[in-house]
Amino acid sequence: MAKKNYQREDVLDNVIRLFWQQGYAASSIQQITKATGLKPGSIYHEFENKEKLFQEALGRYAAFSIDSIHQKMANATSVNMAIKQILTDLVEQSKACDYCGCFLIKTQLELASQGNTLYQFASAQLASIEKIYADYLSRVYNIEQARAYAAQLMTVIFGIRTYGYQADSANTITQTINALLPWLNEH
Amino acid sequence: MAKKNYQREDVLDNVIRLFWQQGYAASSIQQITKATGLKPGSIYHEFENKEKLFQEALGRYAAFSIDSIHQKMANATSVNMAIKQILTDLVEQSKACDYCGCFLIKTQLELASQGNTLYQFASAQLASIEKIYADYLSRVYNIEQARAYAAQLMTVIFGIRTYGYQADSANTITQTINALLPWLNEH
DNA sequence: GCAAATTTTGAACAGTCATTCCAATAATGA
DNA sequence: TCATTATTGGAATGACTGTTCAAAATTTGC
Repeated sequence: MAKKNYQREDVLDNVIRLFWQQGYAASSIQQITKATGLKPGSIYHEFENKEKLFQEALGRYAAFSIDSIHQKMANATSVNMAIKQILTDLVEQSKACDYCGCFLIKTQLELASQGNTLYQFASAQLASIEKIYADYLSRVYNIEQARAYAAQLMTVIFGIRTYGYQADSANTITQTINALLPWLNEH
Repeated sequence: MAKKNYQREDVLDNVIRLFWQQGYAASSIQQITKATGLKPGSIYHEFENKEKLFQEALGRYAAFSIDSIHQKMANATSVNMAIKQILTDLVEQSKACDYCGCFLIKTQLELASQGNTLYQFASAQLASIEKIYADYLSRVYNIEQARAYAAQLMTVIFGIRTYGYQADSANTITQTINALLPWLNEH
């Protein structure tokens, strides 16, 4: 039998970038073949169809995001400091000229109307991220307060993820975060 | 000469709904002909092409949004009360089963990567809305504070516009708004 | 009531879409 | 070595894309 001449993960990483930038509908299989070097036959052999490929790419992105949260929590001196770091990193990202927001949020917005499986998947991933924040925050605050702060945090993240598309928004955003989430400076 | 058998505004209203729900790429001319009752020829006769049609629809949507802000400001007892009303209306909207967020935000996210004219248009409209809030707030606060509050407000609006996609989020959002923007209760 | 002007119609265009198919290729197990 | 099995290559599929065009239809000004 012929040997695979690609790594599933490498393909997915290229596909993530494409779908992330352009969205689901605007990314064609032809573009995917160019970005990955795979022919249509190989793509459909390895990943059943476009939708399954997208879902797997999105799942990989979500896993990266969640890993990144845990990593920053582990490296910071406190939960609140870790969150502050996460937010400043987000602001930093938004300065890039090829900034394209959050893949999960974009998917949610693009595919919500069709009652799509992919929308539900993206939505569930975002909910699980909120839960992760709530769990960490519950080390510092009581469970009710932790959940409330996690909801605030997600709202602000959603906010800055789209405010980031505005030109020269980085400076404003930093001040905005401090004003909206004063409790981040508590511990 | 044949008489027009449609009203430009009616066509646009139908088109707004379609583009708003599905986005630019996922809405085909064929769907537009169905939604409006116009044949392709008429559409291209009245609106040069798909992009121009989209832009006009988006412009009309933006004008509605801006009108709505001025209207609520006029009807409220104070600027801060008007903003509170605007936010609770937003939360109310998010409860609808056919909720599809904000057309401007969705456009911005969908079309940002291509350096698209439509993205720039959406982004500019959102910036002008922020300016409108800043102007109203400057009646109550000094200019610097007004601008800062407007940025906070926009961030929170962006946030709840996408948090609204999460299931059963309405109750949480109301509490979140109160926590994030305590100054709304000042006047 | 005729000619000019404008709009509608809907078929036709070339291109692209996601997907399929199968011959060609290459590695395995016997 | 040879059949079996897994994978690739790339042309072909039919459906759909945005757009164009010329003929038909209908109102206006004269």
